[in-house]
Amino acid sequence: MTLKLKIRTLDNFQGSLTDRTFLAIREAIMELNFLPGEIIRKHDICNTLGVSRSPVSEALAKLRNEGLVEVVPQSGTFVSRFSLQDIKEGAFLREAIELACIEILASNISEKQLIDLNRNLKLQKVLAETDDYQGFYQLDAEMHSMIMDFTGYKNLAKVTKTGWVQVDRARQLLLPVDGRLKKAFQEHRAVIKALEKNDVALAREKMRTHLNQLILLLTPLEKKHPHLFENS
Amino acid sequence: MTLKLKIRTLDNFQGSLTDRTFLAIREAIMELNFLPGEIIRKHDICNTLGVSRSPVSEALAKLRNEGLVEVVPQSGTFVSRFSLQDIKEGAFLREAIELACIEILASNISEKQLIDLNRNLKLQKVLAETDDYQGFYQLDAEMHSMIMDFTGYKNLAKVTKTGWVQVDRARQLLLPVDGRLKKAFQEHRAVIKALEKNDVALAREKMRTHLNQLILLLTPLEKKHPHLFENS
DNA sequence: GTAGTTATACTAACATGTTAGTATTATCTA
DNA sequence: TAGATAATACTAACATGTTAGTATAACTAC
Repeated sequence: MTLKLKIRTLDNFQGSLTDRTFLAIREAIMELNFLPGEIIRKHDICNTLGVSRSPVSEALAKLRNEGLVEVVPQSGTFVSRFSLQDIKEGAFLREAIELACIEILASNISEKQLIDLNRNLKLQKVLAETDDYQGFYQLDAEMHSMIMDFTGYKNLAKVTKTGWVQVDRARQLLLPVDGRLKKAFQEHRAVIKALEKNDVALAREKMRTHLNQLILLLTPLEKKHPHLFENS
Repeated sequence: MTLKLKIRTLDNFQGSLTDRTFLAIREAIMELNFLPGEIIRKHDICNTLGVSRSPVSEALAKLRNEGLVEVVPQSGTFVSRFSLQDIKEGAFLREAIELACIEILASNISEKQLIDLNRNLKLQKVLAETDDYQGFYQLDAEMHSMIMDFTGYKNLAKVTKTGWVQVDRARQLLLPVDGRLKKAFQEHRAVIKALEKNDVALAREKMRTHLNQLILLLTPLEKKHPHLFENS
Protein backbone atom coordinates (compact mmCIF):
# COMPACT_ATOMS: atom_id res chain seq x y z
CA MET A 1 0.00 0.00 0.00
CA THR A 2 2.16 2.80 -1.31
CA LEU A 3 -0.73 5.15 -0.73
CA LYS A 4 0.43 5.77 2.78
CA LEU A 5 3.52 7.45 1.45
CA LYS A 6 1.50 9.74 -0.76
CA ILE A 7 -0.87 11.25 1.72
CA ARG A 8 -0.46 12.61 5.22
CA THR A 9 -2.64 11.39 8.07
CA LEU A 10 -5.55 13.43 9.33
CA ASP A 11 -3.89 14.51 12.56
CA ASN A 12 -1.85 16.96 10.52
CA PHE A 13 -4.97 18.96 9.80
CA GLN A 14 -7.85 20.48 11.70
CA GLY A 15 -11.56 20.90 11.30
CA SER A 16 -14.27 18.34 10.77
CA LEU A 17 -13.46 14.93 9.40
CA THR A 18 -14.65 16.09 6.01
CA ASP A 19 -12.46 19.19 6.17
CA ARG A 20 -9.40 17.24 7.19
CA THR A 21 -9.96 14.60 4.55
CA PHE A 22 -10.34 17.38 1.99
CA LEU A 23 -7.11 19.06 3.06
CA ALA A 24 -5.15 15.82 3.09
CA ILE A 25 -6.18 14.82 -0.41
CA ARG A 26 -5.79 18.36 -1.64
CA GLU A 27 -2.26 18.56 -0.34
CA ALA A 28 -1.38 15.27 -1.99
CA ILE A 29 -2.72 16.50 -5.31
CA MET A 30 -1.10 19.92 -5.09
CA GLU A 31 2.29 18.39 -4.25
CA LEU A 32 1.88 16.00 -7.18
CA ASN A 33 1.97 12.93 -4.95
CA PHE A 34 -1.19 12.05 -6.80
CA LEU A 35 -0.25 12.57 -10.42
CA PRO A 36 -2.57 14.15 -12.98
CA GLY A 37 -4.57 11.43 -14.71
CA GLU A 38 -4.25 9.03 -11.78
CA ILE A 39 -7.40 7.39 -10.45
CA ILE A 40 -8.42 8.08 -6.88
CA ARG A 41 -9.91 5.03 -5.22
CA LYS A 42 -12.32 6.05 -2.53
CA HIS A 43 -11.90 2.70 -0.85
CA ASP A 44 -8.14 3.15 -0.54
CA ILE A 45 -8.54 6.63 0.84
CA CYS A 46 -11.05 5.35 3.40
CA ASN A 47 -8.67 2.62 4.53
CA THR A 48 -5.59 4.81 4.63
CA LEU A 49 -7.19 7.70 6.47
CA GLY A 50 -9.45 5.51 8.57
CA VAL A 51 -12.70 7.30 7.75
CA SER A 52 -15.94 6.25 6.15
CA ARG A 53 -16.98 7.10 2.63
CA SER A 54 -19.14 10.11 3.44
CA PRO A 55 -16.36 12.54 4.33
CA VAL A 56 -14.31 11.23 1.42
CA SER A 57 -17.20 11.73 -0.98
CA GLU A 58 -17.82 15.23 0.28
CA ALA A 59 -14.12 16.03 0.12
CA LEU A 60 -13.95 14.82 -3.47
CA ALA A 61 -17.02 16.87 -4.35
CA LYS A 62 -15.22 19.94 -3.03
CA LEU A 63 -12.10 19.03 -4.93
CA ARG A 64 -14.19 18.70 -8.03
CA ASN A 65 -15.51 22.22 -7.53
CA GLU A 66 -11.91 23.41 -7.43
CA GLY A 67 -11.19 21.55 -10.63
CA LEU A 68 -8.56 19.35 -9.03
CA VAL A 69 -10.38 16.10 -9.73
CA GLU A 70 -12.79 14.93 -12.36
CA VAL A 71 -15.50 12.52 -11.39
CA VAL A 72 -16.77 10.27 -14.13
CA PRO A 73 -20.18 9.09 -12.92
CA GLN A 74 -20.44 5.39 -12.23
CA SER A 75 -16.79 4.94 -13.10
CA GLY A 76 -14.29 6.72 -10.94
CA THR A 77 -12.65 9.88 -9.74
CA PHE A 78 -9.47 11.00 -11.44
CA VAL A 79 -6.90 13.67 -10.71
CA SER A 80 -7.36 16.39 -13.30
CA ARG A 81 -4.65 16.69 -15.91
CA PHE A 82 -3.05 20.06 -16.43
CA SER A 83 -4.57 22.28 -19.05
CA LEU A 84 -2.57 25.18 -20.37
CA GLN A 85 -5.83 26.89 -21.17
CA ASP A 86 -7.02 26.59 -17.58
CA ILE A 87 -3.71 27.84 -16.31
CA LYS A 88 -3.86 30.85 -18.57
CA GLU A 89 -7.44 31.44 -17.52
CA GLY A 90 -6.44 31.42 -13.86
CA ALA A 91 -3.79 33.99 -14.59
CA PHE A 92 -6.20 36.08 -16.65
CA LEU A 93 -8.71 36.06 -13.81
CA ARG A 94 -6.12 37.11 -11.29
CA GLU A 95 -4.88 39.83 -13.59
CA ALA A 96 -8.36 41.19 -14.19
CA ILE A 97 -9.17 41.33 -10.50
CA GLU A 98 -5.86 42.65 -9.28
CA LEU A 99 -5.72 45.35 -11.92
CA ALA A 100 -9.14 46.53 -10.80
CA CYS A 101 -7.99 46.44 -7.18
CA ILE A 102 -4.93 48.47 -7.98
CA GLU A 103 -7.13 51.02 -9.64
CA ILE A 104 -8.97 51.46 -6.36
CA LEU A 105 -5.91 51.32 -4.16
CA ALA A 106 -3.74 53.70 -6.10
CA SER A 107 -5.90 56.59 -4.93
CA ASN A 108 -7.03 55.14 -1.62
CA ILE A 109 -4.22 53.21 -0.02
CA SER A 110 -3.46 54.04 3.60
CA GLU A 111 -0.13 54.56 5.31
CA LYS A 112 -0.56 51.42 7.38
CA GLN A 113 -1.32 49.34 4.34
CA LEU A 114 1.82 50.57 2.61
CA ILE A 115 3.83 49.73 5.70
CA ASP A 116 2.42 46.20 5.69
CA LEU A 117 3.27 45.76 2.03
CA ASN A 118 6.79 47.06 2.53
CA ARG A 119 7.35 44.75 5.47
CA ASN A 120 6.31 41.84 3.29
CA LEU A 121 8.63 43.15 0.58
CA LYS A 122 11.60 43.23 2.96
CA LEU A 123 11.02 39.62 3.93
CA GLN A 124 10.75 38.71 0.28
CA LYS A 125 14.16 40.21 -0.35
CA VAL A 126 15.73 38.06 2.34
CA LEU A 127 14.13 34.86 1.13
CA ALA A 128 14.94 35.66 -2.49
CA GLU A 129 18.60 36.09 -1.64
CA THR A 130 18.68 32.76 0.16
CA ASP A 131 16.75 31.02 -2.62
CA ASP A 132 13.98 29.87 -0.26
CA TYR A 133 11.34 29.04 -2.86
CA GLN A 134 8.77 27.68 -0.46
CA GLY A 135 8.93 30.68 1.83
CA PHE A 136 9.03 33.15 -1.03
CA TYR A 137 5.92 31.75 -2.66
CA GLN A 138 4.09 32.05 0.62
CA LEU A 139 5.03 35.71 0.90
CA ASP A 140 4.10 36.19 -2.73
CA ALA A 141 0.65 34.76 -2.07
CA GLU A 142 0.31 36.94 1.02
CA MET A 143 1.18 40.06 -0.90
CA HIS A 144 -1.34 39.40 -3.61
CA SER A 145 -3.96 38.65 -0.97
CA MET A 146 -3.15 41.90 0.80
CA ILE A 147 -3.71 43.91 -2.34
CA MET A 148 -7.13 42.39 -2.74
CA ASP A 149 -8.10 42.52 0.93
CA PHE A 150 -7.11 46.18 1.19
CA THR A 151 -10.01 47.08 -1.08
CA GLY A 152 -12.38 45.96 1.66
CA TYR A 153 -13.88 43.27 -0.54
CA LYS A 154 -13.70 40.04 1.38
CA ASN A 155 -14.16 37.33 -1.22
CA LEU A 156 -11.87 38.51 -3.96
CA ALA A 157 -8.89 36.64 -2.60
CA LYS A 158 -10.94 33.47 -2.40
CA VAL A 159 -12.25 33.80 -5.95
CA THR A 160 -8.79 34.48 -7.30
CA LYS A 161 -7.38 31.53 -5.39
CA THR A 162 -9.88 29.20 -7.03
CA GLY A 163 -8.58 29.97 -10.47
CA TRP A 164 -5.01 30.18 -9.29
CA VAL A 165 -4.98 26.64 -7.95
CA GLN A 166 -4.08 25.22 -11.34
CA VAL A 167 -1.22 27.68 -11.65
CA ASP A 168 0.07 26.77 -8.21
CA ARG A 169 -0.05 23.08 -8.97
CA ALA A 170 1.74 23.48 -12.28
CA ARG A 171 4.37 25.58 -10.58
CA GLN A 172 5.52 22.45 -8.77
CA LEU A 173 6.91 21.24 -12.08
CA LEU A 174 9.14 24.27 -12.39
CA LEU A 175 12.80 23.64 -11.77
CA PRO A 176 14.68 26.21 -9.71
CA VAL A 177 16.20 28.80 -12.01
CA ASP A 178 19.00 31.01 -10.81
CA GLY A 179 17.91 34.55 -10.05
CA ARG A 180 14.22 33.96 -10.66
CA LEU A 181 13.18 34.87 -7.13
CA LYS A 182 15.19 38.06 -7.20
CA LYS A 183 13.52 39.05 -10.45
CA ALA A 184 10.10 38.33 -9.02
CA PHE A 185 10.99 40.40 -5.99
CA GLN A 186 11.96 43.34 -8.17
CA GLU A 187 8.69 43.08 -10.07
CA HIS A 188 6.77 43.11 -6.82
CA ARG A 189 8.71 46.10 -5.63
CA ALA A 190 7.96 47.97 -8.84
CA VAL A 191 4.22 47.46 -8.28
CA ILE A 192 4.37 48.71 -4.71
CA LYS A 193 6.49 51.70 -5.63
CA ALA A 194 3.96 52.68 -8.27
CA LEU A 195 1.22 52.36 -5.67
CA GLU A 196 3.15 54.64 -3.34
CA LYS A 197 3.30 57.23 -6.09
CA ASN A 198 -0.45 56.81 -6.69
CA ASP A 199 0.40 56.08 -10.30
CA VAL A 200 -2.48 53.89 -11.51
CA ALA A 201 -1.22 53.37 -15.04
CA LEU A 202 2.28 52.43 -13.93
CA ALA A 203 1.05 50.10 -11.19
CA ARG A 204 -1.26 48.38 -13.65
CA GLU A 205 1.54 47.98 -16.15
CA LYS A 206 3.99 46.61 -13.60
CA MET A 207 1.43 44.14 -12.28
CA ARG A 208 0.58 43.03 -15.76
CA THR A 209 4.17 42.32 -16.75
CA HIS A 210 4.75 40.56 -13.45
CA LEU A 211 1.90 38.13 -13.97
CA ASN A 212 2.94 37.56 -17.57
CA GLN A 213 6.38 36.34 -16.46
CA LEU A 214 4.86 33.29 -14.81
CA ILE A 215 2.92 32.28 -17.90
CA LEU A 216 6.10 32.54 -19.91
CA LEU A 217 7.75 30.06 -17.58
CA LEU A 218 4.76 27.74 -17.45
CA THR A 219 4.08 27.46 -21.17
CA PRO A 220 7.02 25.18 -22.09
CA LEU A 221 5.93 22.64 -19.48
CA GLU A 222 3.36 21.10 -21.78
CA LYS A 223 6.03 19.85 -24.16
CA LYS A 224 8.24 18.72 -21.33
CA HIS A 225 5.55 16.69 -19.52
CA PRO A 226 2.98 15.83 -22.18
CA HIS A 227 1.45 12.93 -20.23
CA LEU A 228 0.47 15.29 -17.41
CA PHE A 229 -1.46 17.56 -19.76
CA GLU A 230 -4.79 17.17 -21.47
CA ASN A 231 -5.04 15.99 -25.08
CA SER A 232 -1.80 14.11 -25.34
CA MET B 1 -47.39 22.80 5.67
CA THR B 2 -47.07 26.07 3.79
CA LEU B 3 -43.66 24.91 2.62
CA LYS B 4 -45.24 23.21 -0.33
CA LEU B 5 -46.24 26.57 -1.71
CA LYS B 6 -42.74 27.90 -1.40
CA ILE B 7 -40.80 25.30 -3.26
CA ARG B 8 -41.36 23.47 -6.53
CA THR B 9 -41.21 19.70 -6.67
CA LEU B 10 -38.19 17.87 -8.03
CA ASP B 11 -39.80 16.82 -11.29
CA ASN B 12 -39.38 20.40 -12.47
CA PHE B 13 -35.63 19.92 -12.54
CA GLN B 14 -33.14 17.45 -13.91
CA GLY B 15 -29.95 15.79 -12.83
CA SER B 16 -29.16 13.70 -9.78
CA LEU B 17 -31.35 13.89 -6.71
CA THR B 18 -28.78 16.15 -5.13
CA ASP B 19 -28.71 18.44 -8.15
CA ARG B 20 -32.47 18.68 -8.31
CA THR B 21 -32.75 19.34 -4.60
CA PHE B 22 -30.13 22.04 -4.96
CA LEU B 23 -31.94 23.69 -7.83
CA ALA B 24 -35.31 23.58 -6.10
CA ILE B 25 -34.06 25.20 -2.91
CA ARG B 26 -31.96 27.65 -4.88
CA GLU B 27 -34.95 28.75 -6.92
CA ALA B 28 -37.01 29.24 -3.79
CA ILE B 29 -34.30 31.39 -2.25
CA MET B 30 -33.66 33.41 -5.40
CA GLU B 31 -37.35 34.14 -5.83
CA LEU B 32 -37.54 35.20 -2.19
CA ASN B 33 -40.04 32.46 -1.33
CA PHE B 34 -37.57 31.71 1.42
CA LEU B 35 -36.92 35.11 2.94
CA PRO B 36 -33.48 36.29 4.05
CA GLY B 37 -32.99 35.40 7.71
CA GLU B 38 -35.47 32.54 7.60
CA ILE B 39 -34.43 29.18 8.97
CA ILE B 40 -34.30 26.22 6.62
CA ARG B 41 -35.40 23.01 8.31
CA LYS B 42 -33.77 20.04 6.70
CA HIS B 43 -36.51 17.82 7.98
CA ASP B 44 -39.22 19.88 6.31
CA ILE B 45 -37.32 19.92 3.04
CA CYS B 46 -36.90 16.16 3.19
CA ASN B 47 -40.61 15.64 3.76
CA THR B 48 -41.73 18.11 1.14
CA LEU B 49 -39.39 16.93 -1.58
CA GLY B 50 -39.54 13.29 -0.57
CA VAL B 51 -35.81 12.71 -0.35
CA SER B 52 -33.47 11.67 2.42
CA ARG B 53 -31.15 14.00 4.22
CA SER B 54 -28.01 13.27 2.22
CA PRO B 55 -29.00 15.08 -0.94
CA VAL B 56 -30.45 17.91 1.13
CA SER B 57 -27.26 18.24 3.12
CA GLU B 58 -25.15 18.26 -0.01
CA ALA B 59 -27.46 20.76 -1.64
CA LEU B 60 -27.23 23.07 1.37
CA ALA B 61 -23.45 22.75 1.36
CA LYS B 62 -23.44 23.92 -2.24
CA LEU B 63 -25.79 26.76 -1.40
CA ARG B 64 -23.45 27.75 1.38
CA ASN B 65 -20.60 27.93 -1.10
CA GLU B 66 -22.67 30.31 -3.14
CA GLY B 67 -23.34 32.41 -0.06
CA LEU B 68 -27.08 31.89 -0.25
CA VAL B 69 -27.37 30.18 3.12
CA GLU B 70 -25.41 30.32 6.33
CA VAL B 71 -25.03 27.17 8.33
CA VAL B 72 -24.54 27.60 12.06
CA PRO B 73 -23.00 24.32 13.22
CA GLN B 74 -25.15 22.31 15.56
CA SER B 75 -27.91 24.87 15.30
CA GLY B 76 -29.42 25.36 11.91
CA THR B 77 -29.21 26.60 8.37
CA PHE B 78 -30.47 30.07 7.59
CA VAL B 79 -31.12 31.97 4.39
CA SER B 80 -28.43 34.63 4.11
CA ARG B 81 -29.54 38.20 4.62
CA PHE B 82 -28.67 40.73 1.96
CA SER B 83 -25.44 42.60 2.38
CA LEU B 84 -24.89 45.78 0.42
CA GLN B 85 -21.18 45.15 0.67
CA ASP B 86 -21.56 41.69 -0.89
CA ILE B 87 -23.74 43.11 -3.61
CA LYS B 88 -21.20 45.78 -4.42
CA GLU B 89 -18.48 43.19 -4.37
CA GLY B 90 -20.36 41.05 -6.86
CA ALA B 91 -20.69 44.03 -9.14
CA PHE B 92 -17.02 44.93 -8.70
CA LEU B 93 -16.00 41.39 -9.61
CA ARG B 94 -18.15 41.39 -12.71
CA GLU B 95 -16.84 44.79 -13.72
CA ALA B 96 -13.23 43.73 -13.27
CA ILE B 97 -13.67 40.60 -15.34
CA GLU B 98 -15.81 42.06 -18.08
CA LEU B 99 -13.56 45.06 -18.52
CA ALA B 100 -10.64 42.71 -19.02
CA CYS B 101 -12.68 40.66 -21.47
CA ILE B 102 -13.60 43.73 -23.44
CA GLU B 103 -9.96 44.64 -23.65
CA ILE B 104 -9.31 41.31 -25.36
CA LEU B 105 -12.39 41.39 -27.53
CA ALA B 106 -12.10 44.92 -28.80
CA SER B 107 -9.16 43.87 -30.94
CA ASN B 108 -10.14 40.25 -31.52
CA ILE B 109 -13.88 39.98 -31.94
CA SER B 110 -15.09 38.04 -34.97
CA GLU B 111 -17.86 38.87 -37.41
CA LYS B 112 -19.96 35.96 -36.23
CA GLN B 113 -19.64 37.02 -32.62
CA LEU B 114 -20.77 40.52 -33.47
CA ILE B 115 -23.74 39.09 -35.32
CA ASP B 116 -24.69 37.02 -32.28
CA LEU B 117 -24.46 40.04 -30.03
CA ASN B 118 -26.54 42.16 -32.37
CA ARG B 119 -29.19 39.47 -32.61
CA ASN B 120 -29.39 39.44 -28.84
CA LEU B 121 -29.58 43.22 -28.90
CA LYS B 122 -32.52 43.19 -31.31
CA LEU B 123 -34.44 40.85 -29.06
CA GLN B 124 -33.64 43.06 -26.09
CA LYS B 125 -35.19 45.99 -27.89
CA VAL B 126 -38.43 44.14 -28.42
CA LEU B 127 -38.69 42.96 -24.83
CA ALA B 128 -37.73 46.38 -23.49
CA GLU B 129 -40.52 48.00 -25.47
CA THR B 130 -43.04 45.50 -24.11
CA ASP B 131 -41.69 45.83 -20.54
CA ASP B 132 -40.98 42.09 -20.28
CA TYR B 133 -38.66 42.21 -17.27
CA GLN B 134 -38.20 38.46 -16.92
CA GLY B 135 -37.32 37.98 -20.56
CA PHE B 136 -35.11 41.02 -20.69
CA TYR B 137 -33.04 39.94 -17.71
CA GLN B 138 -32.48 36.60 -19.34
CA LEU B 139 -31.19 38.26 -22.49
CA ASP B 140 -29.10 40.58 -20.36
CA ALA B 141 -27.50 37.61 -18.64
CA GLU B 142 -26.94 35.93 -22.00
CA MET B 143 -25.24 38.97 -23.42
CA HIS B 144 -22.86 39.29 -20.52
CA SER B 145 -22.11 35.57 -20.75
CA MET B 146 -21.40 35.90 -24.45
CA ILE B 147 -18.86 38.63 -23.87
CA MET B 148 -17.01 36.40 -21.44
CA ASP B 149 -17.32 33.21 -23.44
CA PHE B 150 -16.07 34.90 -26.60
CA THR B 151 -12.65 35.24 -24.99
CA GLY B 152 -12.34 31.46 -25.08
CA TYR B 153 -12.06 31.26 -21.31
CA LYS B 154 -14.63 28.77 -20.14
CA ASN B 155 -15.02 29.44 -16.44
CA LEU B 156 -15.25 33.21 -16.37
CA ALA B 157 -19.01 33.23 -16.74
CA LYS B 158 -19.30 30.77 -13.87
CA VAL B 159 -17.03 32.76 -11.60
CA THR B 160 -18.86 35.97 -12.35
CA LYS B 161 -22.19 34.31 -11.76
CA THR B 162 -21.13 33.24 -8.29
CA GLY B 163 -20.61 36.80 -7.18
CA TRP B 164 -23.56 38.05 -9.16
CA VAL B 165 -26.01 35.78 -7.36
CA GLN B 166 -26.47 38.28 -4.56
CA VAL B 167 -27.17 41.03 -7.07
CA ASP B 168 -29.71 38.90 -8.88
CA ARG B 169 -31.50 38.04 -5.67
CA ALA B 170 -31.64 41.64 -4.53
CA ARG B 171 -32.94 42.66 -7.93
CA GLN B 172 -36.16 40.82 -7.08
CA LEU B 173 -36.91 43.61 -4.63
CA LEU B 174 -36.77 46.22 -7.37
CA LEU B 175 -40.11 47.60 -8.42
CA PRO B 176 -40.71 48.11 -12.14
CA VAL B 177 -39.68 51.62 -13.11
CA ASP B 178 -40.90 53.13 -16.31
CA GLY B 179 -38.30 53.23 -19.05
CA ARG B 180 -35.61 51.37 -17.11
CA LEU B 181 -35.39 48.51 -19.57
CA LYS B 182 -35.08 50.88 -22.50
CA LYS B 183 -32.25 52.66 -20.77
CA ALA B 184 -30.49 49.40 -20.04
CA PHE B 185 -30.92 48.43 -23.67
CA GLN B 186 -29.31 51.66 -24.81
CA GLU B 187 -26.39 51.10 -22.46
CA HIS B 188 -25.92 47.62 -23.84
CA ARG B 189 -26.03 48.93 -27.37
CA ALA B 190 -23.40 51.53 -26.58
CA VAL B 191 -21.03 48.81 -25.37
CA ILE B 192 -21.53 46.71 -28.49
CA LYS B 193 -21.16 49.68 -30.80
CA ALA B 194 -17.85 50.53 -29.15
CA LEU B 195 -16.75 46.93 -29.62
CA GLU B 196 -17.64 47.14 -33.30
CA LYS B 197 -15.42 50.18 -33.60
CA ASN B 198 -12.61 48.33 -31.78
CA ASP B 199 -12.56 51.23 -29.33
CA VAL B 200 -11.28 49.69 -26.08
CA ALA B 201 -11.43 52.82 -23.97
CA LEU B 202 -14.97 53.66 -25.03
CA ALA B 203 -16.21 50.09 -24.59
CA ARG B 204 -14.70 49.97 -21.11
CA GLU B 205 -16.27 53.28 -20.19
CA LYS B 206 -19.71 52.27 -21.47
CA MET B 207 -19.58 48.95 -19.66
CA ARG B 208 -18.49 50.65 -16.48
CA THR B 209 -21.32 53.16 -16.48
CA HIS B 210 -23.80 50.42 -17.33
CA LEU B 211 -22.85 48.31 -14.34
CA ASN B 212 -22.87 51.34 -12.08
CA GLN B 213 -26.50 52.04 -12.91
CA LEU B 214 -27.62 48.87 -11.21
CA ILE B 215 -25.77 49.66 -7.99
CA LEU B 216 -27.42 53.05 -7.97
CA LEU B 217 -30.82 51.36 -8.06
CA LEU B 218 -29.92 48.73 -5.49
CA THR B 219 -28.43 50.98 -2.84
CA PRO B 220 -31.69 52.50 -1.53
CA LEU B 221 -33.11 49.03 -0.90
CA GLU B 222 -31.33 48.70 2.43
CA LYS B 223 -33.37 51.52 3.93
CA LYS B 224 -36.55 50.24 2.36
CA HIS B 225 -36.23 46.66 3.62
CA PRO B 226 -33.95 46.85 6.65
CA HIS B 227 -35.05 43.48 8.06
CA LEU B 228 -33.80 41.72 4.95
CA PHE B 229 -30.32 43.18 5.29
CA GLU B 230 -27.47 42.40 7.65
CA ASN B 231 -26.87 44.50 10.77
CA SER B 232 -30.32 45.87 11.27
C1' DG C 1 -40.44 37.56 40.49
C1' DT C 2 -35.89 36.52 38.88
C1' DA C 3 -31.83 33.93 38.09
C1' DG C 4 -29.69 29.64 37.51
C1' DT C 5 -29.94 24.92 36.24
C1' DT C 6 -31.67 21.02 33.84
C1' DA C 7 -34.09 18.65 30.29
C1' DT C 8 -35.71 18.37 25.70
C1' DA C 9 -35.67 19.03 20.86
C1' DC C 10 -33.25 20.18 16.90
C1' DT C 11 -29.20 20.13 14.17
C1' DA C 12 -24.74 18.55 11.87
C1' DA C 13 -21.59 14.86 11.31
C1' DC C 14 -20.55 10.39 10.52
C1' DA C 15 -21.02 5.24 9.70
C1' DT C 16 -23.07 1.49 7.42
C1' DG C 17 -25.72 -0.93 4.13
C1' DT C 18 -28.12 -1.16 -0.46
C1' DT C 19 -28.89 -0.32 -5.29
C1' DA C 20 -27.84 0.46 -9.90
C1' DG C 21 -24.92 1.45 -13.59
C1' DT C 22 -20.49 0.97 -16.18
C1' DA C 23 -16.05 -0.88 -17.50
C1' DT C 24 -13.23 -4.63 -17.81
C1' DT C 25 -12.19 -9.20 -18.34
C1' DA C 26 -12.91 -13.82 -19.30
C1' DT C 27 -15.18 -17.19 -21.82
C1' DC C 28 -17.46 -19.05 -25.62
C1' DT C 29 -18.31 -19.32 -30.48
C1' DA C 30 -17.40 -18.78 -35.27
C1' DT D 1 -7.30 -16.61 -33.64
C1' DA D 2 -10.60 -12.93 -33.42
C1' DG D 3 -14.90 -11.10 -32.18
C1' DA D 4 -19.05 -11.04 -29.48
C1' DT D 5 -21.35 -11.85 -25.28
C1' DA D 6 -21.84 -12.60 -20.46
C1' DA D 7 -20.17 -12.29 -15.78
C1' DT D 8 -17.62 -9.93 -12.35
C1' DA D 9 -15.77 -6.11 -9.90
C1' DC D 10 -15.71 -1.41 -9.06
C1' DT D 11 -17.88 2.95 -8.64
C1' DA D 12 -21.37 6.73 -7.42
C1' DA D 13 -25.67 7.65 -5.39
C1' DC D 14 -28.85 7.23 -1.97
C1' DA D 15 -31.25 5.72 2.39
C1' DT D 16 -31.18 4.83 7.13
C1' DG D 17 -29.59 4.86 11.71
C1' DT D 18 -26.50 6.72 15.46
C1' DT D 19 -23.93 10.08 18.05
C1' DA D 20 -22.82 14.38 19.94
C1' DG D 21 -23.29 19.14 20.52
C1' DT D 22 -26.05 23.43 21.03
C1' DA D 23 -30.00 26.37 21.79
C1' DT D 24 -34.24 27.03 23.82
C1' DA D 25 -37.62 26.44 27.06
C1' DA D 26 -39.29 24.86 31.36
C1' DC D 27 -38.69 24.22 36.04
C1' DT D 28 -36.80 24.96 40.53
C1' DA D 29 -34.68 27.45 44.15
C1' DC D 30 -33.76 31.68 46.25
